[in-house]
Amino acid sequence: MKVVFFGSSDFVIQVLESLNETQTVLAVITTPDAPVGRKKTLTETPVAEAAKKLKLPVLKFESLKTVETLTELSELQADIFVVASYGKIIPQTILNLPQFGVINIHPSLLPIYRGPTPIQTALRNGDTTTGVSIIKMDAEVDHGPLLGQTSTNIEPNETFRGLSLRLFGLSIPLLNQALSECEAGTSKPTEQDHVNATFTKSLAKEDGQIDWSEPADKIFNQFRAYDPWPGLWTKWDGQFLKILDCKPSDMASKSSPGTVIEPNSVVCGNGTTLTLISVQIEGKQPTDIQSFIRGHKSFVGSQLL
RNA sequence: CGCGGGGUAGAGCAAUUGGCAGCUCGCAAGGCUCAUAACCUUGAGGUUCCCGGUUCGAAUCCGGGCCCCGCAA
Repeated sequence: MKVVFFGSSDFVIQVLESLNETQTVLAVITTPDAPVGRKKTLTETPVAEAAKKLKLPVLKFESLKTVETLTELSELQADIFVVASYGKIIPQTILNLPQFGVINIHPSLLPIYRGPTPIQTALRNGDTTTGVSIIKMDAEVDHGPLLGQTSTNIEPNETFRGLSLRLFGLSIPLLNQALSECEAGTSKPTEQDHVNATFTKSLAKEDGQIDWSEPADKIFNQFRAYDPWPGLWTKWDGQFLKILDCKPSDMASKSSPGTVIEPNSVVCGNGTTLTLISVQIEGKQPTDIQSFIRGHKSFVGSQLL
């Protein structure tokens, strides 16, 4: 089939690569270059780079609602659009374009966790199971009928990045099946159980701040969920301190939450403790916790906010 | 010119008013020990990012440059 792929995040590149082998990919749609870093250098999305390597045409639309965009997409004459972690809401006029419609890969067991952060939310909540769903898109966000779904266990130490890669990997066979069923006309979309739908919110920087009164395993879930961004951070000595790696410890402590105790742990809620592994203070390079303590002798015994 | 922190031994960091460049760890050698990542002794390792200026004297003050990072986006 003639496919147009919509995507932006690096963990959906594998989906694009697979499509390129099994279908005819006419074009790749990704979000526009965004300024990145202190120098505000315009940077392409990872998907744009990958598409170039595959020698596929790349289109970047500021808005999907303009007549020009609609015309360009229409002229591609695609049979179907495939959307995975694209980053913009797709209006109904575009959903109407391809004869087989638009299908979306959503990394959750829909109708659970609709919205922008299903993977982070599952990890943050400490879920032990999740999955990936393929739906035929309709006007409402993550609302369309299911074309396929598979579930998987979440490993206790799995982080956002690892789980993202894994879920989109699992989606590839589902996607191939959905595409061939669409083509053969044997597709049997099943309506979602809308009554039980739940929604996720987009994240903010503040979501990464640690509340030390939470138990250590909850904070560890927060770490796993928000791994690259917004990350896990706290305040020490008036400065931001990023927690780059940590793990719950089986030590108990009666000190107040946020206290740094020997040799390298922090007291959390209910007397639980979290062992720090590597950190980064504002303005400095990432360092392992032993080095950090060597250089900041007042760290142990101090209070994190 | 968006805001801000920083560059000192292999690593992480100190150095008061401008006055012998230090601490913890690591490394090397030796010792102690049944033994050890423990302990004791000794040692090596520096163009204090680069260039220029002020000064009797600069890691420190001034000017210029390069590089790293946090925020923001």
